[in-house]
Amino acid sequence: MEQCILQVALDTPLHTVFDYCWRGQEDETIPAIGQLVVVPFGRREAVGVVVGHAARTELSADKIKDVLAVRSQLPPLSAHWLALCGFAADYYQRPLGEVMLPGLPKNLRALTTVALDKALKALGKIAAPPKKRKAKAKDAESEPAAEPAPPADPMQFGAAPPLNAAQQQAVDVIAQAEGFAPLLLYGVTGSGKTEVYLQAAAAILKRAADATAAAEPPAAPAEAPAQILVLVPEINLTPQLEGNIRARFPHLNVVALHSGLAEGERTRNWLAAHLGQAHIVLGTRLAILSSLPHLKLIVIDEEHDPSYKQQEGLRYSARDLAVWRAHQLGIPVVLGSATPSLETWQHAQAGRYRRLELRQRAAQQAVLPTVKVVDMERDKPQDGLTSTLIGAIRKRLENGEQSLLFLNRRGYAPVLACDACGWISNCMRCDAFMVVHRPERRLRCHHCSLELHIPKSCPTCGNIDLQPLGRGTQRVEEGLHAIFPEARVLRIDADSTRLKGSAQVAFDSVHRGEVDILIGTQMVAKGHDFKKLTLVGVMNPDTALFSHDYRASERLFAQLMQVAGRAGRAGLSADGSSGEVLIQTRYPHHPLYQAVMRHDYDGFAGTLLEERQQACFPPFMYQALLRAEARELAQAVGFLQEAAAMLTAPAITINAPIPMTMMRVANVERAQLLVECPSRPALQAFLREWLAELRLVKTRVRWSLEVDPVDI
DNA sequence: AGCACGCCGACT
DNA sequence: GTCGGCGTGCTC
Repeated sequence: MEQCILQVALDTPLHTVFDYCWRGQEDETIPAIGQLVVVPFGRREAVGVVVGHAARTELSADKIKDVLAVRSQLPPLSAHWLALCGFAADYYQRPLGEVMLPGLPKNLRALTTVALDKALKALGKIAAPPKKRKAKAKDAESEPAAEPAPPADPMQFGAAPPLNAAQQQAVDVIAQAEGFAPLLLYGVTGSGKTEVYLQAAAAILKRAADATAAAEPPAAPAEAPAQILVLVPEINLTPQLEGNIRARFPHLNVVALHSGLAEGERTRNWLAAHLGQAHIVLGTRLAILSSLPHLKLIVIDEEHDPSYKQQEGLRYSARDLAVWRAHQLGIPVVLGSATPSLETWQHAQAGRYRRLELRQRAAQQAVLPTVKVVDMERDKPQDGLTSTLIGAIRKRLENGEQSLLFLNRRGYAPVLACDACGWISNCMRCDAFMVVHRPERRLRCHHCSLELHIPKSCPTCGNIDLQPLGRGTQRVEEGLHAIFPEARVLRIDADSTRLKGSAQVAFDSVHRGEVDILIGTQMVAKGHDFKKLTLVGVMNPDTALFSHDYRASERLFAQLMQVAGRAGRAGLSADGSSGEVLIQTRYPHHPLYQAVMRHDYDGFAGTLLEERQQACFPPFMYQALLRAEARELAQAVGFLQEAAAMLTAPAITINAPIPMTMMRVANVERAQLLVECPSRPALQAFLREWLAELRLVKTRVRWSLEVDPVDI
């Protein structure tokens, strides 16, 4: 009988792995590293990952429990995947199990294997062309071995449009890259980045298939050992990309991985990737932690997008992990953007990333939209709309074209106020205003779940006449109905698309031309090509200009460029003009707007980088943020002070604890402490030592560390 | 984090 | 007399 100690990673906040005893029959082999196992843990049972073998353990024998079961139907996770999780755990200072397990589909972590076995069975039947899947599933008798007529050549791809010279060069560089190659694909919206991804992917898949065919013994083409991971910010907002990929690779297995999938599908897709069956995985940030044994290329579309940063639990950056993963595998990673993050831009400027540039819009007639600013001091707005913008919308209505109004503020009005006594709709649990939601007749706090009816009179003085201040999408929608009673107006924001699938319905109706004026938040800025859209109006983005968050202008610039890119993607307007973008502002001469008008990311990024360097901000400084929460602010600050005094190191700056921007959320007081260092390795070394000590502190304060924070 | 055990207030 | 409050302690 074989016996050994298995080191198992479990999803618990404890920073250790757990030793279990494995006893097998003679014919059983020791569970491999990377295998999933079921173990008793406290009074419950849990699924964990074997991360090590040992002959003996430090722990006393009476504490060691036996492994209950091994998920031997599932091939072990690869050494590469374990290394990726190990790196993330180390870098973000989280326990290994907390990195490995939450990313696995729930069905793999379940104590019963019914769902897992069902998913595996379904996958055994779809090795052949995916189209036949449903028909074959009914044919329950046929075993996977019984293959019918030879399948279509999987490397036969859909028709690809011709590339311009810059696109072709980018494809060549990606496809011919040897070893690790971080590549910034820098191209304005509409310059054809997607086509570059598709053709580079095609080249890499084909080359891998040819290599397999030439190998001895030749492998079946359907099992071509190449997988490509394409990351997108939010999959629901880019359904066109998924359609394009499927159309281009009709005989390859393309799967999606994102949080919106049903558990069954999520499990099947994850397994298809893990088993090497899926050739192309299209996913959101969580897909970066999936198992891809034959990964040959990673693409990160819109790499600057903030949604690549997970903002709870393990606060990882999918973009940074993607670069690490590509480095470890020695493969190319393509970072695509019209407005790269300053981190990426700085890497490119320093020559660490190679820059591939697409300067022109790919469609022949499509030219960059004309961007103008509208001075709101001179052209006083009515219902938030200046006469210039109203005139421009009217012209589109007359031409039968579409207009898009962008306002990054949902609800009717951001605050309700009483003129008589000065009362304002503060949330009683948070340091925030409660937002007026007119259709629901409610006040809603966007930071906690609190909702109240809109009061009929002022709660303090009884005044009947309460005024909504400011403007959200709902109020603009109302104003548009008043100004253009004949126009078909549609609002798209998080409130109007709460129901699953309703966003898709809304976007489809815009595509079908059933909408004249679209009003929306950043949801409408991404991904969609509206053929008849020739005007974009930006309502009033000025608040971001004077934000205390030093990243606000970087984000605003990217957002404006992105939403501007919605205008005139298909070609010229009816009267022969290009797409038009009107930005309403009180600061028409602000350098940010001037740069947007010139489509000058280059120059603007240069200015921002200079400022960042002088102010010692990222990417010239590496940061970590220690956050503390308690019922009393003094407790949280006290803990941070204690932490700050605990350890010093050269080149490490520990700033004074400060209460957080939104000090109180849901009646919990919060404060934070920023640690800075110009060297990433030095910061990492410090954090390791510091956190080890901090974990020993006995406190009732809840605290957490975030490495590379984005919201400070 | 869960999930227990453990010792003090208001209910059938 | 019990139900249940959440304080503190453990998980190989």
